[in-house]
Amino acid sequence: MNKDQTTEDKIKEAARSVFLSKGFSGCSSREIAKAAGMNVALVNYYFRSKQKLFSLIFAAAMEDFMRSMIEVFQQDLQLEEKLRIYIEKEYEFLSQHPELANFIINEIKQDQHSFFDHAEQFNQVRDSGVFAEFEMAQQRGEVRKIDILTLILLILSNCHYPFMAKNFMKEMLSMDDNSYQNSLQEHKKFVTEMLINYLFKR
Amino acid sequence: MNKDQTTEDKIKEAARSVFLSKGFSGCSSREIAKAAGMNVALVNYYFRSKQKLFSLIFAAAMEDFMRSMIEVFQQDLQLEEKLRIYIEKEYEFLSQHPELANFIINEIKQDQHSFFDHAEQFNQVRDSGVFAEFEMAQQRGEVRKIDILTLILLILSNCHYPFMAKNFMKEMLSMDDNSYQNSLQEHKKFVTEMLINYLFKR
DNA sequence: TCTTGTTTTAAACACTTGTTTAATTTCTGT
DNA sequence: ACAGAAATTAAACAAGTGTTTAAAACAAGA
Repeated sequence: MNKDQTTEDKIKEAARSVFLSKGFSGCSSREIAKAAGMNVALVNYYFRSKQKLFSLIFAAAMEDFMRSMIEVFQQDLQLEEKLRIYIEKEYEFLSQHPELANFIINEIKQDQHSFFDHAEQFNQVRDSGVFAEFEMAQQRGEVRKIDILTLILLILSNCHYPFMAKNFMKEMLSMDDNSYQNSLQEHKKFVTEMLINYLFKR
Repeated sequence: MNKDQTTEDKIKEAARSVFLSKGFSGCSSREIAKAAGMNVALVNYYFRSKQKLFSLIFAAAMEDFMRSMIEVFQQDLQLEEKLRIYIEKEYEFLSQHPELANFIINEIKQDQHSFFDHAEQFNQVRDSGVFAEFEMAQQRGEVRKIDILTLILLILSNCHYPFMAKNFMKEMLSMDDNSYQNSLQEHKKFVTEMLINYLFKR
């Protein structure tokens, strides 16, 4: 797109695009080079190896993927408001990066020998204090008593899955891309309502 | 395992195991043959090609994956009861086949040139009449007014995602496999309660 | 036992893989 | 304009890919 971006950036951009849609094992160095309009040798000239390039892309993607969680949870807001804003942000972000959830969750699953370091973002979530905050609200009786895993699962399931299972759902319900995207806006409202109602009993 | 199973079945079994954990592009014919303790040539002797073998495995996996949905929805039960039983069955099944949700949803996503025929199971879901049943219950005011996609998403998100994102969640919350599996039993109860409460307003 | 058909094997095929090499082009400062 | 560095290229490398071949091992009936 941008004419004056460096070769290194062009390769990175192409690699991100190819890796995100096909995964590490689903594509070749030559495919990335071709997508970038470059010679294969340049991929290794700038990034040493396919694996190292992938690690770079994965780390950046992981940061993007966890950003809304971290940002919202660190803010000084009521829990309910945090949840509302998080859902809003997550839908907006994943609408623009629909392949990201699938990519992160799959590559972490495949990462048998733990090439990648996901600890940083996970630590930031834990360090945000949102879990302790949640447990305190539970003790004050403001929030339903469920464990942290269940809480996180209730939230992430409803935010991530609609994007991860897009093609599956589209085929099952014979929908096209447009109407699916539009319906997700409706879906977001119901998810928000359902989660708030359930977690913050009134 | 079974000593008197045929070579063909041994290869099928190994192929299923390897395909499910690594995906089509994540493994080689030789890896499958080795897992089956067979010569590479036998894979193509019995199944013609890696692609054809995969199609076979995928179709069977798809059938397994959709079975609880189809079976429960076809029964003559109240909607609420259908939902309860479906969640119960789905958790039980995915606990025993934790890689299946990921496998199906990913390979459908990657299936750019629609090698596979998923129409049959999807038709069975549609033909079960559960969607019409749901809309009638909506008109009688027994069920919250939401569109079919949102309904299906609310249910499948909460059933599938916990298994798809297992490694992701385990790392985020520093859990081991055992405590994760146990926690899912708790999670199932909350999901059931939340969905019933939300969909069948009382 | 010989024959016929089936099953299994090692080897080869052509092609792709990630990566490296060595030569060539382009850039940069003088 | 020139020299040295950086960027880019085509070509090659060994290893791995899906698939095929042709020979060997096996089974079972005559």
